[in-house]
Amino acid sequence: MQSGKHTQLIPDTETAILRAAEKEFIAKGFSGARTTSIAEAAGVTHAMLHYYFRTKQNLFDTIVAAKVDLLKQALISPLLDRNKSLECILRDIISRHMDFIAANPDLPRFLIEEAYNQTDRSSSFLDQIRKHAPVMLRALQEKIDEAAAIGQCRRIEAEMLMLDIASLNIFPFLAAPVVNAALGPLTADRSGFLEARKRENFDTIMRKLRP
Amino acid sequence: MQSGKHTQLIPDTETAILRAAEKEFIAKGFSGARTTSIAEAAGVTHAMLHYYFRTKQNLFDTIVAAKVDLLKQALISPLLDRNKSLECILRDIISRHMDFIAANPDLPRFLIEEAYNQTDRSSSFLDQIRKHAPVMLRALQEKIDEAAAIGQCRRIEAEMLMLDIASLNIFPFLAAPVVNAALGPLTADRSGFLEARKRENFDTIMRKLRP
DNA sequence: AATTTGCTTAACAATTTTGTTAGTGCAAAA
DNA sequence: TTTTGCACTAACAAAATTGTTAAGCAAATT
Repeated sequence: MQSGKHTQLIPDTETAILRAAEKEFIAKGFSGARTTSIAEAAGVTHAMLHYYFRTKQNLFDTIVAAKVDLLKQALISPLLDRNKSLECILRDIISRHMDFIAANPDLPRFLIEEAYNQTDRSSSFLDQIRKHAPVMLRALQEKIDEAAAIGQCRRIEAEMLMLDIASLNIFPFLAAPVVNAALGPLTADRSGFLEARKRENFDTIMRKLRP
Repeated sequence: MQSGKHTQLIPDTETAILRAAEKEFIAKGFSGARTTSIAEAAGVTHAMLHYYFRTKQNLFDTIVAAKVDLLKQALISPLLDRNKSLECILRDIISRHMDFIAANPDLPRFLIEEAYNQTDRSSSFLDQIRKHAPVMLRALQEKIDEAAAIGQCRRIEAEMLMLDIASLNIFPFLAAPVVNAALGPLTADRSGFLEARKRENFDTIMRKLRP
């Protein structure tokens, strides 16, 4: 069904539109993006965009859904390893999390912006957060309590720890232009800075947990 | 000059437009904002908006400049107290900083968004950051080195510490809808949560500094 | 072979949005 | 009193932007 056409120049028109739309929406946001620019970038008539996705909103929602899925896959796994120590789990979370964000540096800003514009209609992104966050938080709290019981760490709220980790990991990407302007040359070596931040953040979190 | 008109219904038309524009731009961003909506909200003809500010861009720049000024005033002072201890300075910075953000919760997102859209033309916001950040960082580094010399703390990079503080303080506001969705009831008591986070962040930073 | 189905295009239409202009009225200056 | 300058209005204009429609065309189906 997806290829019942004559002979397509582009592998898949729909995919070309999606790719171009992703770039445009992430760079300019929903209201800043132009369907004509997207079509042009995709190398198709702008009528095609409406043929495949009816409306701009529909196209946008498709992109959001894909990104939310991506995020979901990246976040659900690491906490489930029951037999690892809290320290290992935290090191894993921080490292994986930062690798994921580094591979998708615009994702946090895109999704947060999306979350902000959803006062009225429900957001697939926030719905997912509401669904998965409590589960992860309970699992993390359990791990903390276990470690605290044998004196390996303080008994602190999983919510606060999670917020610390998220803040430390995500903020530099969210505020990238500002951080670059403020710290200058320090951030020039991207992958070096990334690894330094991983170590730094893990250390910060472990110190916070110390009894 | 500013009041050489017949008898004005609104105290100051220009101010009314600025106020309405501020709300609209912060809520919807530059491309999402509509000059007609701004004029309507300000209770004036939309021609007035162009009369006072010529273009939408001009109006936007005026708002940005005002906000950058606001931020500047809030950030330059506390580090300059020479005779206070590092601990006092950090407690002050964190507390003041969070109070300021709590009073202007949309400001970080607004300015970061603005910084992102300035690849081409120069940004008054980023210019200010580039100007003031090095000074503050040097002052902070000096304080850290002093304290480290008498064994009160580790010798760590001021840049990293600053980034930690900014991340921990700002992120919860930047990602407010997401944080609310994830942590739920915890964030319901706004001022309680704010104070809890102040303590938490100060503690996190002090632990990071411990030898 | 005839028909149907899906992809594509070009032209058009409607609306929104930004910006302009000519003119009006009032108040202060001349 | 006349003139000048400023705030303001209403109508208009231009452009951009989203969305539609009718028709063509190739391939698959009957």
